[in-house]
Amino acid sequence: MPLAVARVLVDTPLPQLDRLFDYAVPERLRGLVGPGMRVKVPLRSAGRMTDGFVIEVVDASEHEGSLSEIEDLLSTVPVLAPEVWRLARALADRAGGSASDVLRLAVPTRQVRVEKAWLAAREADSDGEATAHGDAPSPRHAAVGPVAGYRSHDLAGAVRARARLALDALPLVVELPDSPDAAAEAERRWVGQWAVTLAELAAVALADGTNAILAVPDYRDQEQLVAALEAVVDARQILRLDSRQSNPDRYRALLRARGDEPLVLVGNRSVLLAPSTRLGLIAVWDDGDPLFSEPLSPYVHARDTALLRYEQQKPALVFAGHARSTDVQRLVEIGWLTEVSPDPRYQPRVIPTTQQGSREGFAANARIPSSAWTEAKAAVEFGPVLVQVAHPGYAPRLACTECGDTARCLRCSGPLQKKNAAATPACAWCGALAVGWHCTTCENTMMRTVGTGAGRTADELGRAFPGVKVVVSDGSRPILHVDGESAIVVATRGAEPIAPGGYRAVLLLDGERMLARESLRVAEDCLRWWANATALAAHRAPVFLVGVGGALASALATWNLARFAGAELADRRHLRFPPAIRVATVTGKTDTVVKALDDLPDEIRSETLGPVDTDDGTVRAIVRFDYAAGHDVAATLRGRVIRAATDRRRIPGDPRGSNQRRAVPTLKVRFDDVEPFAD
DNA sequence: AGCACGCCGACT
DNA sequence: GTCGGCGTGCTC
Repeated sequence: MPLAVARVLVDTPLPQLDRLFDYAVPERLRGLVGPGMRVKVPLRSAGRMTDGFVIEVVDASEHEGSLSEIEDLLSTVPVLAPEVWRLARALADRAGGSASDVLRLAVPTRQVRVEKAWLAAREADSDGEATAHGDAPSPRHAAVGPVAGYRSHDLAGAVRARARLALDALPLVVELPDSPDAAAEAERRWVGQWAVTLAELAAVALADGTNAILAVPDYRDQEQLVAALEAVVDARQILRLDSRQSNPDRYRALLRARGDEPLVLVGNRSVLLAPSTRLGLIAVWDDGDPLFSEPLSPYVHARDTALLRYEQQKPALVFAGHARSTDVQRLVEIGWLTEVSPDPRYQPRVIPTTQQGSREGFAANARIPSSAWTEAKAAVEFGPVLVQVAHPGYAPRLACTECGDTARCLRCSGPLQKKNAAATPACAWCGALAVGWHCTTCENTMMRTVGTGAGRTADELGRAFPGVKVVVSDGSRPILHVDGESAIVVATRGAEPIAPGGYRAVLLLDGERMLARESLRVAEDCLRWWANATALAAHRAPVFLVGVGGALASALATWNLARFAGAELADRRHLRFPPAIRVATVTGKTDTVVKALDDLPDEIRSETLGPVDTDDGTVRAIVRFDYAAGHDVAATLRGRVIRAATDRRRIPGDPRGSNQRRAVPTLKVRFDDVEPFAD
């Protein structure tokens, strides 16, 4: 019987079910069921139903036994595009995880109303096409010109030639041309030059009749990028796909992305999983941002998603940023990515000021060197001055005045915090006000603030600059834009607003404190935060890097961020830390973990770290391996995960015996997890 | 997961 | 002889 068998991926996280199952297509669904559609199928015994995706429809099954029938077809809309399925399979294989986990991120659940509206519109559209079609998206750009800021490079040509680039962004802000349909207030027209660059690259791909996928870390970046895109392409060709959208919006966007018209897909890490058949460009902005690491299984970093998708669809691939991640640097060094820097070169005016022992020469509050103070004071006369700080809130910590221990909530032991100087301290976890507080260590009843948060910095600067407006922007209450008026803008790293024309001066405070965090990537992260803030300064405006010296300071001052990434990568290579190599953590009961490790080839087995005890009674080992071995390591460990999930024995010697099965997470494998290197 | 199949001890 | 305990294995 022709096309009577559907091959289905069932929607379950169970590793042993992560393959295709054959089902008979019943008479009533014959000819309707197609690849990419959601179906309901019985699994194991009739009556138990699971959702799944039809991957292909074939004439006959290779399966020995008899086939169950598809129970139901949820919709005739093929929501899983073939290229997304291929990508999901490859991502799961690389990360030792299940394809259905990836699909859960990639395919939003069905929205009947959205779907009906879309089907109706498509119907109307195809009718219209037969007669006349006066509403075709007209590219706003008559001709795609050269990409601004890269004089000697043919970036447009590179996109058409599907090149792979590590693109250094020009660290300046620019004003977008007045756009008639974007009724935006004036401030919104100022964006980072990087956004314009990416928008121009996307316009090249569109003009070529292909799609572009642009991935940004967060919403604030997305706003800038969309604004920049609106200036160079038809607004109808811009499609937002991000995790902040409601499910109907995501579903609507998915359906549009499955259409034929060329689009620019813009969004956070999830946009890299969007359907796009004719893909001409993938661009990732600021790939070092931790928001690109996916917190859900199988934990694939957006950078790796982009790389894998490149392998499958061969679009142009661009990693753009101010600072360079060690990961991209690695790809440059092996010759896989081509470096492109702005031409003419622009070097921001970064002035490192190290606090050398004595406080002499420093302003009253001792946090700001007098040279920076003087310049900031002068600059604020002409417009906004940016002050970057490490911590939000008033003070990062409150402590007992006697013993110095952290002041904790008497109810839940959470850390206490203060909203402003006068506020009663409250618990950061349960919110309880700390009235009648006493120290749990020494019974003392007084506490003091330790350190300085954005709010306190704002208070201090407000007193130091009487009459100047002070604006605070942090992660919980971010401000996207400020106006061009004189103001002190205090922002936590990553939450800096954009100022028209750029800030007249930038002060990067708390550098020492940012560097004090113990993590493999501190230096890289700090440099990225500083570089991104530096890029918000006006042309040649002073940027003071306070309290930081050495290689980091000179990297920023000379704007030689790639060289720093190279040195950092050399260190990691020496220590055999990622991203010079890859890692995978293997967690579970001791014997399961040991068995899994024993499956690995000797040269990899001998390089594993641990296993060591974790706090929940399991053990964890860290497997280290070269990129070339990744495929084999993933296959081996995945095999063990399946084995561990399949053979289920009682916990030996468990007194509670009876129905108690062994502890649920038998063996967990997580690739490219940097968390164990956090300290 | 969740359920059927199957291989050993107390029962009619 | 066979009812049902739970350990084992499979899911088209």
